Amino acid sequence: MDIEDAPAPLRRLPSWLVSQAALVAQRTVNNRLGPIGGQRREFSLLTALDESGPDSQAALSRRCGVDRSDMVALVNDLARGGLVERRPDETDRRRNVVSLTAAGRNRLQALREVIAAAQDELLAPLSPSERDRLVALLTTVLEHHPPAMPA
Amino acid sequence: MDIEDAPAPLRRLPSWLVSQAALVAQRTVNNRLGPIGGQRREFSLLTALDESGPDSQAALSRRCGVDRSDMVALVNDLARGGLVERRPDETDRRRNVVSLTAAGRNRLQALREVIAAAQDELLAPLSPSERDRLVALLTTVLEHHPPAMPA
DNA sequence: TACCAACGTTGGCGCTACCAACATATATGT
DNA sequence: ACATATATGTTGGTAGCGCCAACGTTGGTA
Repeated sequence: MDIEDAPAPLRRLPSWLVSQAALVAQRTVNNRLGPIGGQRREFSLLTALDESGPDSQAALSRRCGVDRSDMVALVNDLARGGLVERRPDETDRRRNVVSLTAAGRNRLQALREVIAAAQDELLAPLSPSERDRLVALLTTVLEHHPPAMPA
Repeated sequence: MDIEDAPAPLRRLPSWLVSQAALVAQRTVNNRLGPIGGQRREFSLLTALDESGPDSQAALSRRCGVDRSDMVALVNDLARGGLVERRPDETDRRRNVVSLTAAGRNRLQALREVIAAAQDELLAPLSPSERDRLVALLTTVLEHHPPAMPA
């Protein structure tokens, strides 16, 4: 489906456009992540850990916008690959502390480059100022809307 | 997750922003569709039929950006609800012709109103010209990227 | 006629977003 | 202090959506 084939009323619906654009974005990123066996959520988690250091799974869930239950599987995957370490928190024995390993840091760097390239591909038809504008508009929309997961 | 809780590197990634915005958009639409038992694909199909009249499932698949196999189930659902009619095409016996019923037309009108309200909610923080700008930017991005389903 | 292309259909896979429930551990209020 | 509420990790399940492979039927083409 090219966009010009889609029904005209849909082509003007912001919610439809943004959903279609998200599909394109995800395909673009995944096409580049596939060859190195990466996933989008992996990048989110590694990024969060790199930015703020070790943290509990629940805190990471909130910051990454991922459900607690999904974070379990995500940490399992990355821990199996040695990119991340999970150990019980001695001061609060409900928690696990998840931390980045050296391998995880290397992995993150590789993902960063791949994902940066995907951004360029995605925004190819836009000028630099248009790209800024798009980012600003989307940010405004997101800032206005409540968090996804109050649970 | 509020956007300001998300890792900073993510907050600047266009692919991440557009995916998050799509989530918000889908939640907004679904929250309003839920009470009347509607789905997003239903709206796409009814819209396509209303715009261009009866058509084959394959053609509708292409225009709605839905896989042929998924269109089968979609038409099943809507036909069961009497919103759509499926009959064999006498002139090309490979095809089914799907057409809108009177009930389908009424349903479409109801969906239109609900979805229009969702757009307003989604874009609440944007001025009219900003909304236009966002639509234009997303359209440009979509026009530049190849169709999703060559199959 | 032989071949290829399109169609509808079935069945399946994988990702993502969710929710419910539970046991355990901590925090809070009285 | 004790009862109650809340947070955490975990399991398991649901649902929508996008996508692919294969098959039998039908139509168009070489």
